Amino acid sequence: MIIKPKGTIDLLSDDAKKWKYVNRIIDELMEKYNYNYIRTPLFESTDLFKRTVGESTDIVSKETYDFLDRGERPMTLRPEGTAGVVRSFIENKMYGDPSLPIKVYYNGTMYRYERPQSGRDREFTQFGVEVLGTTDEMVDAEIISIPVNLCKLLGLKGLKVKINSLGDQESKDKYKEVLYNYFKDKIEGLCPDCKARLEKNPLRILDCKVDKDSDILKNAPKMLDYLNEASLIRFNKVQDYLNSLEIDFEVDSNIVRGLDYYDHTVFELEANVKGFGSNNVLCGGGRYSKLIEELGGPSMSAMGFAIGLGRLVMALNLEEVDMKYKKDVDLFIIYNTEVEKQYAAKLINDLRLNGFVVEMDYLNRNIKGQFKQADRLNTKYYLILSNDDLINNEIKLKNSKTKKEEIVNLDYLLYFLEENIENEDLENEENLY
RNA sequence: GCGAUUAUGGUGAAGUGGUUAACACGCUAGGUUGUGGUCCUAGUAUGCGUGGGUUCGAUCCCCACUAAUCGCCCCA
Repeated sequence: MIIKPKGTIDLLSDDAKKWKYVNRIIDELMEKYNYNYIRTPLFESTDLFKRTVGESTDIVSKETYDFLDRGERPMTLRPEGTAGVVRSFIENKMYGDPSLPIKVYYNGTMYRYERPQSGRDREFTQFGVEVLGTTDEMVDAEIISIPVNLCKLLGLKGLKVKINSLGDQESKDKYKEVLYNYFKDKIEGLCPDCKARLEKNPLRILDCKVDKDSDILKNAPKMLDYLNEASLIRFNKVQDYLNSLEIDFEVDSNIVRGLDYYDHTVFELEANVKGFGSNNVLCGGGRYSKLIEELGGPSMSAMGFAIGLGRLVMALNLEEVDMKYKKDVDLFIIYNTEVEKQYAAKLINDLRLNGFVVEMDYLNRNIKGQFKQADRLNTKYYLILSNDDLINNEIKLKNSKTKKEEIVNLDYLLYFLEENIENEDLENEENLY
């Protein structure tokens, strides 16, 4: 038997319906925000990701799916969405669009060659947005509001929004130096991983899980104290806008994103959900002011975020949020003879074109089996064909809940169904998806 | 890359060094029910992840492999 590759999933049955529902909410929300859907390639030149990731190089070589195409060109399955969007922004000269900023959203699969664990697969889906071509603080706030509002619409509670500012290049460099010097002589008190991080990426010591309660970390110099004036003013403005948007947030100076290209605002959304694995960060994002230029575009700033749909749906499931999807079928046509089956074929087509969800048996089950199957599918009405009725231009309907049977004249069938089924749907609209 | 745990039928699972591998659900057939849902009867793993080893004998002990789950690292 051939089995699926490690770290991949088959999205099936009810889970698939839940994802469809979440995706629909995403699309609707992005319409309101007036962000455009963008789809970039699933694979890009390896160079693109090498450059965006920057200094922390070993990430790329170790954790991406790399391959040579038949022309021996190095290619990489995208590990994230930002790089492709920025590449597209430059390649399509969107920076010249008079209606800047460019506001786009993507929703697609990403690939990282990692050891799978709870909330982490090798193939996973991210919904994300990017706003390119403005430094306006309102955009920072607006972008943070998107995942917050998405969760609100979905009914997910227990979220924590954490924000921080890394400041501009000047502030960032200065802070890194201060931090390095601070940790240098205290490194013996930290965990082995942190020792390695000191040289590689001292910022990440700040969100170490092992040492998070140690005094060394608690007394470490804070990024916010090293922001220069312009950066600080900017950060305060972002917070003002967040308050206007009525978003609860917490400034956490330990929020550091892993990559070099971020500056100014960075943020994360944490799920405080019981039963969640150790990977409880639902979404993260931030501003990046140098990346567009580094990839050969003009000097423009942008900001974005991405949210993992797998983790989002996991959180929704744990919180027992009702992801509204259609759980039943309207009608199941029950037949006995071949003549009746022929008629069923005609009828099923008519009914479907008139907007009903209709099923019939395809396994030559006997009547009993057909009823069973209809029940499995949560049928609202059984439509029981019999030659005698058909000759009289009539059809027998049985309500699966009330057990009430009615003989309906065929000419009035649609009218009857609209009365009885569509009204029911209107009463509980959550049944729609 | 490192570590822990697990691996029995369509599903959830119990179990033992030795003739027929519990139980439940599901499924199939038949009976009852005015045509299903209730109820009754029967059937439903020659097999316990794969390959070796120990043993008179292994699903149960040992080793390797594979896979799953969770954690570390990393987290774009």
